Amino acid sequence: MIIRQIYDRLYLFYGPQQWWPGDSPFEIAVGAILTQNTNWSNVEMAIKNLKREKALNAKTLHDLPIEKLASIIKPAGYFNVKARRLKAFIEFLVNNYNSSMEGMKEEETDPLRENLLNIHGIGHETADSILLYALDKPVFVIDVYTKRVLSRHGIMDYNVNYGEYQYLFHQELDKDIHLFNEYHALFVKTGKDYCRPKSRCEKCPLKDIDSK
DNA sequence: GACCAGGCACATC
DNA sequence: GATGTGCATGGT
Repeated sequence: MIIRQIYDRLYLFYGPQQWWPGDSPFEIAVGAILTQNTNWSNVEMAIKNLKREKALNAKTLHDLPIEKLASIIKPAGYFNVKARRLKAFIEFLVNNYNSSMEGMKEEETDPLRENLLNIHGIGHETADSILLYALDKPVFVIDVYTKRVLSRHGIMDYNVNYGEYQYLFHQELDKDIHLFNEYHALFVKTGKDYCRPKSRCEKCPLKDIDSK
C-alpha cells in the first residue's frame, strides 16, 4: 500500500534518522514537552542548561521552584507554560512510579496513554512521542508534517482528527517500534526539506506519489 | 523585521 | 463542535 511505499521511498532517500536524540527515557520525555511548537535546537539549549544545573532528574526537578525551572529552560520558549507542564509530568512520575521511567514501561499501552493524556500539558503528540521514543511502545506519532505530507498527496484531508490519522498507520503497518520510530522522524525530515507551506516539491522524493 | 519551529489549554461563539 | 488566541525563544 501507499503508506508502506512512502516509508520505503523516504528511507531509501534519507536513510535512518536515529531518533530520539537523548541519553535516557527521562530526557526524552522532558524533550517531548520542551519541543512543543518549538525548534529542536532551542530544546537542546534548554536541556544543556538542565544538565549544567544537574537538574535533569525527577527528584531535583520535583523540588525545584517553578520560577527557577522556567529560567533554566528559557531558550526553549514558552518557558512559563513549559515549566508548569514539566512539573505536572514530574508529579505524575513521582506519585505513580516512584520517579522511575522503568516503572512506567511495565504498563499496558492503552491505559497508560489515557493517563498521560490526563496530565496537564500533554496532548496526543506529546503522549505518543513519550510512549514510542521513551517507553518503546508501538504507537505511531502524528504531527503537523505527517498531516502536511499526506494531505499534499491526496491521501487524507488535513483537518481529519489525530485519531483517524493514527488509525491509518496502525492499520497499514506492522506494529514495529523501529519502523514507527524511523517513519515519524522521516516525516519530520522531508517535511522540513520539501513540504513547507510554501511548496518546494520539485526535488521531493515523494513528488510522483499520488493516491489517485 | 517577518516568518517559522517536532502543541496545548482555554475562551468564546 | 468549530474556531480563535496566548504562550516566547532563537535561527533564517
